Amino acid sequence: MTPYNILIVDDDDDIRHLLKYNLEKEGFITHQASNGLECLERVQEIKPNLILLDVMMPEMDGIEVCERIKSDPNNRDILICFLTARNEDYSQIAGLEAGGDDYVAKPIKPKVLISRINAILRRLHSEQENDELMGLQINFEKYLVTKDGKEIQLPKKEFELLSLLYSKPNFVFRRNEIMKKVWGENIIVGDRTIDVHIRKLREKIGENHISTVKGVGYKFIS
Amino acid sequence: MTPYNILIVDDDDDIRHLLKYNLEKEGFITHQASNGLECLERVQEIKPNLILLDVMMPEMDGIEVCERIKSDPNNRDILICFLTARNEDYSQIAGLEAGGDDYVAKPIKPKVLISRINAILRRLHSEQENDELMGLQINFEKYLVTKDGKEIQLPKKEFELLSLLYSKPNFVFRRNEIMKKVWGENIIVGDRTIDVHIRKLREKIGENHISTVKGVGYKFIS
DNA sequence: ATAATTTATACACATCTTATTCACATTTTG
DNA sequence: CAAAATGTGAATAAGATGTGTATAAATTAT
Repeated sequence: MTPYNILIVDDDDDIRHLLKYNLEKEGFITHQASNGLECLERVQEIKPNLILLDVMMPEMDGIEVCERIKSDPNNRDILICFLTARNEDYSQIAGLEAGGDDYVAKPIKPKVLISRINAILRRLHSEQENDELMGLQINFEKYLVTKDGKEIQLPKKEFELLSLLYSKPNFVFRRNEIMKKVWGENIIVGDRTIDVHIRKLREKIGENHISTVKGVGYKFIS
Repeated sequence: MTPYNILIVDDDDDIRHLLKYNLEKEGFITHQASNGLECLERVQEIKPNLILLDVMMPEMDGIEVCERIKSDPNNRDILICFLTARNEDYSQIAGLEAGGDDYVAKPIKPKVLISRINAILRRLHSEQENDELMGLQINFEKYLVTKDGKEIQLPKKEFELLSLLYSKPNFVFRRNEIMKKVWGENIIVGDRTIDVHIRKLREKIGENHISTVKGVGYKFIS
């Protein structure tokens, strides 16, 4: 089990040190960058597993950095966790729409951060993770969904869509975010497309797993 | 912060001693059992926070012990971490399916174990880091407001309006400030619009959370 | 390679929710 | 009390999602 590489990006030295200290104590390998550009460079160099990315930075803000990173398909499986100041109104949301995987509010409580990080990283291995929610199990290797023991074969898009929602139960994924994560940055499809896939999913796995949040998006109910 | 109780279950004396030594050095209180049955007894006695459970044991193996423990709802929040011999491939999976919370491969490296244990124990607390005001909690991820445990789904505008007020309790937001932040710079809507949304909010979350400051705006009361 | 089949997207329209408006009642302020 | 501001109920507009069906694109079988 190789240790994880985490890239810490923040313009504040103190915060970087705090994070470095706590993460290394947990056995992570850390790297640093103090601004967006530097971050982009380091990403090429070291291919971290996870980036802790401050939203508010001079020059280039975290959102933009995230978009740039995620737009390169090679970086597909680099996880990004935003660090956002509380009350930075909707930056959380903007961040997730930009393709971030999670966010943690400042002031950062090390314990919260660590457990959050572990949760995110755990998703990486989700093959192992075979828990079931509401009688539904997802097998990522076999591209298969099991409902109450019965196997349901889903087409690619539907499977990816379901996997996404399922990955964070009860978390509302916005339509934008779904779009980006399932279809990719640049692909443009009509705006009924997501619904149609949701409909098919509902037909196959049952009505009561995915709920709509009007004006926002969808979530998997657990 | 009361120290954690850890129950060590392994048929090998040397391993038990190794673990005991290392864990107590870290400030944990340890207890021992050398087989499955003994383990079950000790669990009733001492209600440990965490059990380190060897998978391979004579008589009753760890998986079964785990299942028995977890099947009692009283033991719901006892964490179980399996100790598995390397290459005992499937035991990991079987273990986690049996309700285990983590596993550590033998040979055990104390440092790894400790950091693993800390991570597991942390899960006990940290997930729930949501402050509440006046029985009201706002969950941005789930796009949901929780009042005294009951979940209330709010439409987009209402949710955003409430979030704004909630973000600075007792701070009076002026009408035009609210306008800008919730509706945006250029959108023009009639001046009864805000009131109407406030009204709906009050209907849903109760009268006594948002108060009017005539001639100025609204605030969330905490 | 071509046909058959499955999957993905599109589109028009139905349905349901949410947002806004408006006319008027009520409250507050000076 | 008059003027200004806010609350209210009902009507309407705007918006978003669901649905049936058609079409395109991709897979798979022949």
